[in-house]
Amino acid sequence: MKIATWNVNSLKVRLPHLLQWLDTNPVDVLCIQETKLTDDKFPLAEINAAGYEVAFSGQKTYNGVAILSRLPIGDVVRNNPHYPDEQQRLLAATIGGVRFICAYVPNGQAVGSDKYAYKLAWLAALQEWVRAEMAAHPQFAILGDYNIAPEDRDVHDPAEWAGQIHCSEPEREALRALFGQGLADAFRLFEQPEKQYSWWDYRQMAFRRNRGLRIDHILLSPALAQRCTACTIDRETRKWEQPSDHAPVVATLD
DNA sequence: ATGGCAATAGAGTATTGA
Repeated sequence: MKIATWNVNSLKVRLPHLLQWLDTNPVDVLCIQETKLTDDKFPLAEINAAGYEVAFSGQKTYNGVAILSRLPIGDVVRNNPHYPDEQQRLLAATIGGVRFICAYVPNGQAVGSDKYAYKLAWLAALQEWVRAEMAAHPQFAILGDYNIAPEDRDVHDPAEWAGQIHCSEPEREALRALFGQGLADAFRLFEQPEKQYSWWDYRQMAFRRNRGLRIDHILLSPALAQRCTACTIDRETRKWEQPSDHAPVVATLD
């Protein structure tokens, strides 16, 4: 089973890229974020035609998440039952005996801002939901855009980013709290090349200079981590015309 | 220190992202 996560930054704009990527990367499950589409505008027919079932939860302009699957999708839950939220950032589903959560963690904008407080409160509530879901489903994975670089080695210039949004200690602590529940960062289960990132700013030729952050993650429960044989970031999509600023992250499970 | 690029909403420019 291959599973993946990708922040597409507007599914309306990126649908051709999504279909092209799935054509050459026919993963079994793909979690996408920032669809930015209300549900009535979701391109259901096109995705079904590509061989995927899909669950989605969207809104106008911002946020929006979806789970695409080649296998039947069951027990879909929108949002965190422990945290009422108008923003559509979370979607859970059971596929092939695995419980999945697709997550779009708030950006946080700037340390100390209202949006930063929302990010930390949202993450604290997520931890409670994850605890419950993991207890009920030993085969558990949470994939998405976390908007947090776990360590300095996940940052192109740690000095420039020190204490900044995506790298601040409270954010990293929130991520470590998830690791503390037994979740493993699939990417770090394996030997990896240095300077591997999943997001690059559109400005200042950041991609060509590899000035990026690794903020998109696949976290696996112990039972799933045991099944994981590879995890990679696919930089190719970022070279395409009019790309998303994020790259897909892919994990292989036995 | 600020904006730089992109997407959206909506008709010039503001907001948000990361």
